[in-house]
Amino acid sequence: MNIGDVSRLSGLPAKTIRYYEEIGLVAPLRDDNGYRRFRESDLHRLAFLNRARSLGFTIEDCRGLLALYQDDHRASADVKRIAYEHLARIDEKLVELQAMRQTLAHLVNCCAGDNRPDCPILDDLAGAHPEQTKP
Amino acid sequence: MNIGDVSRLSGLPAKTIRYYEEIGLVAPLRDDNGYRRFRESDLHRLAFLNRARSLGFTIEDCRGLLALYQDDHRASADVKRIAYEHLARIDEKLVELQAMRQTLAHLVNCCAGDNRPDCPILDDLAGAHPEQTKP
DNA sequence: GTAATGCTTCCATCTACTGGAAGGTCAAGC
DNA sequence: GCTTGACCTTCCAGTAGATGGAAGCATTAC
Repeated sequence: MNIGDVSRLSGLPAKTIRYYEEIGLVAPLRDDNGYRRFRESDLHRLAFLNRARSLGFTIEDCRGLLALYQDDHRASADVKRIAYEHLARIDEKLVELQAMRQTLAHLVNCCAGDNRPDCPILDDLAGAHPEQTKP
Repeated sequence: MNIGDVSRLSGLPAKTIRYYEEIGLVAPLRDDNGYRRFRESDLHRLAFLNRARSLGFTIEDCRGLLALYQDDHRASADVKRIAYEHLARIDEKLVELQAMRQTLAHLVNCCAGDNRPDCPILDDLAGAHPEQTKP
């Protein structure tokens, strides 16, 4: 398979696949004309990467997960640890975003949004934000 | 005030303040020795930036917000629009993260996490994910 | 034969900083 | 006057994870 084929089949852009090769996540063969030749196993790795990335795993996580995926003697505890740590990072991010959302929604709600200059959003950003912790 | 002073007062690292000058968000004066000299107004801008960034506004959003902040003839509608669009982006991100969290939490929960190789997390990543949409 | 894809490499760009090296400046203490 | 340490300067490189584009072969369709 050429890069266009695995791109269609894995759902990853060709650019991204070349990038993944560059950073050692996949290692296709080469034809005489210089074209990359992908085996079924390469396609599986790329599909795996696409799914793992879509779940938000970092590239380094993916590297570890792929290594475990290939390792018949892995312990599922190692996989679980990577996933659990990622889950914890997601939870942190969620808390942060929800706090932002809370404050922003309140400010947007307070702003008249008309053609006058008075604006509680700017007031908050400028340092006067007494409502910030109130519901 | 020197950069160390505004760093302490605004809560922004000196490195970040230099970077903000480089991209035109703040324009301190210079002393004869080459040191940056910050006025009160510069400090206000930096504190404004710190707050806006902590609410997740992009640098370009901040640029717009600062311009409106300085503009006595602004319409609060313009501020509100920037904030509202940012809120919408946050909501998108939240939905995405919550979906990831949901799937990940389920997978982590299903994984034995012992020394055996069987692992529903890897099974999912490898393409077999029948449980993905189920609760 | 030629036009349209498809493939290659290489370099630049994005966001928002952050780290570090090499070196100038200033205030305190002796 | 000299040293020490804290502060300041610029410049360059690197982070994550791609993505865009240019210049130039290869292959296929007609």
